[in-house]
Amino acid sequence: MKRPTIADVAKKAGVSRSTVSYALSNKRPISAETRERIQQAIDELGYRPNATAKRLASRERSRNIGFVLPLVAPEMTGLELKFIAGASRVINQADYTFILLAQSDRSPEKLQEFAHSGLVDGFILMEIEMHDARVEMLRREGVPFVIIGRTADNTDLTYVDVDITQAMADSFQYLSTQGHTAIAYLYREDEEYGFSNRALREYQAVCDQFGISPILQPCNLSAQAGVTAMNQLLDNHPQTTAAIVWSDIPAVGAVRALEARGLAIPSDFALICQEHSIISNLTSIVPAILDIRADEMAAQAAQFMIDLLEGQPISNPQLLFPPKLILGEE
Amino acid sequence: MKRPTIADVAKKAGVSRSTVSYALSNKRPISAETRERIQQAIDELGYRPNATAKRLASRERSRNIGFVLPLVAPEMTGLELKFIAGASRVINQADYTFILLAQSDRSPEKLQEFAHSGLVDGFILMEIEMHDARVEMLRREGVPFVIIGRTADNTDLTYVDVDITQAMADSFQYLSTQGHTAIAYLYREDEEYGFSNRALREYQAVCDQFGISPILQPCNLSAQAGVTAMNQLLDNHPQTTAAIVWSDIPAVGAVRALEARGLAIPSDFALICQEHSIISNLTSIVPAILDIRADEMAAQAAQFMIDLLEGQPISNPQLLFPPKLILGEE
DNA sequence: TATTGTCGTCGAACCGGTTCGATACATTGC
DNA sequence: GCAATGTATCGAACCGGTTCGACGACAATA
Repeated sequence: MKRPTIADVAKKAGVSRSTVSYALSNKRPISAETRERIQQAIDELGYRPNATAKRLASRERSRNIGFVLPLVAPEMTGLELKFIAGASRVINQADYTFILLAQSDRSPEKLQEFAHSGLVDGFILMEIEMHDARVEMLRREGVPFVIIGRTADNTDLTYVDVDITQAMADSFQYLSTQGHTAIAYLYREDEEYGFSNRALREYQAVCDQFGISPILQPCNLSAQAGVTAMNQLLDNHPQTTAAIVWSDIPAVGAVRALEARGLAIPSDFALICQEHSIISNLTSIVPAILDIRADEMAAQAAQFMIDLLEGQPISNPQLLFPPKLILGEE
Repeated sequence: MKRPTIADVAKKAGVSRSTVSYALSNKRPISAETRERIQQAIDELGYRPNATAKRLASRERSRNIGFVLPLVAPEMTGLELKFIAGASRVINQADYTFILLAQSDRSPEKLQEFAHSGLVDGFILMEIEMHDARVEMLRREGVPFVIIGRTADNTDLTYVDVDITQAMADSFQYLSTQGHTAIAYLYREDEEYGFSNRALREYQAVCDQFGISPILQPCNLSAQAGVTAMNQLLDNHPQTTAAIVWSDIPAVGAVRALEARGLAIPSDFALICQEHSIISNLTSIVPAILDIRADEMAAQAAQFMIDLLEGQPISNPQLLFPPKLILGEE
């Protein structure tokens, strides 16, 4: 009644278990007729090798790479998909398998289970916090992993991340060339989230550098939050003529709030946000876009992961990607 | 140098392997002091049980459920996320693990590998075709699975799907009450895709029923395609005053095309599309929405999967969900 | 003709756990 | 005082494969 094993095949074909094994793995020569009999037995019995036993015996890896994506946003955007696409492309091309571990939180327990389950060989992590329990756990357990983002202490970590310094500098360079002097930042109020933390500091630094006084407006992660934040900003700081929005999701709301006030983009108000094709799909509004090169970053992270697994030396394991500033046409 | 095994722990603690095993699994009583010594040995050696060996020996399942999502759309929408959210919620609550297998195609090979790898116990499939190679493979291999959608032959299949008959009837009921008599359908030209196939037939059936002549306009899966299709529709059938769009992605384009022509929604032109929060996030346009209850459907599919795995009888394994028609306010 | 090599196969050990039956010893009931 | 029961532990078999060493048959080489 149960699944046939290699022993059943061997008995049916009148050979030993090892012969069946060698016939399947081609690691030793097997005569054509024996091979034939074995194949017939396999077909008749409907034999499928037990992959668990195989892995145990041959100590081989799973060739699966886990891509850990906490479902933090109430709406998933194309940005997440770009990361997914970039990583899965490289992983599949290298004959590994891409596995998306979509978790509702950042707790390390589930991850730890996975790490020792043999189901995946390593992890790529996103949405990194300054003090990330998952990173600490993986470090401690000696599991190979790559992070997209950074923590407070990045010693010995392999990561890719946005070059936020460059991003802010480019944005300010562009905006100030356009004559803007009151440039706000719609930021996320979360010290623990690495990106927010660093972006906020970099904004303040670049304000200093350009001799501009910072205009800070907290903004949560939803389209509605974008509306609220933009309205608050315009109420509290009416002199503002430009803003950088920390995420593509609230950017949708920010655009809408500006429209509602009759402010044209970019002539009345300049907006810099992350890649968001939906805005331009639906309206003729084309905000300037800070393309964080999600696809490339994720692809590089995947390559790092593969290099780690295959023991290849990585010359520069902490790689920053300067975003590309794409100006809205017209 | 290699990872310590249970034998190493046993030796260090001066007990037998089985004692260590029982201490860890609590399946037999172990004295407090022995337990103490074992724990100490584990800590000192940094022992972690080998999950592969464990599964082989105890013949237990992985408790992972694979959610197979072909990345067919160039843009992933909130709709996909709703399916993901619904399924993962139920799966995690039942103490299983949700694994997203995001594949670039519908080929069964990779799936077959997974099926026997022990990585997952069963699958939930989306984007089902009328003759779906994956479904046939899983059926043949005797792997537990649930599909979201239907094939041509659904004998013995466990599925959830949209009640398209009801959806079309409701839409027509609403539109005809509003006085519309020229109701177009922007459909997907793909006989193999189950949803398209059935939706097209149902549209024609309901046209018959209401004594309305069908207006059919093919439309691909992208926002730009929605623009093109809507323009073609209005050029070729200027009498049209209402349309149903088969997917939320082209709906974005359809809205834009209507706007560009100065047609107000819904006063000049009524549009029924699937849930798409982004449209209403970004504009004040509120098309009527056919909520297919993606979250509920996926949750039910997950529950079916768990029932199958746990051998629980399923009273109604082929479940249709009538969509909810949500009218735009104002 | 004796030696060496290759091919095809077998048996046994092993991978790292779990689990069953046996056993030694302490405790309890009558 | 002796059988019955319970507690704590051990040894061996097992899960379903892989892999190493050996061995017979036969061909090639010296």
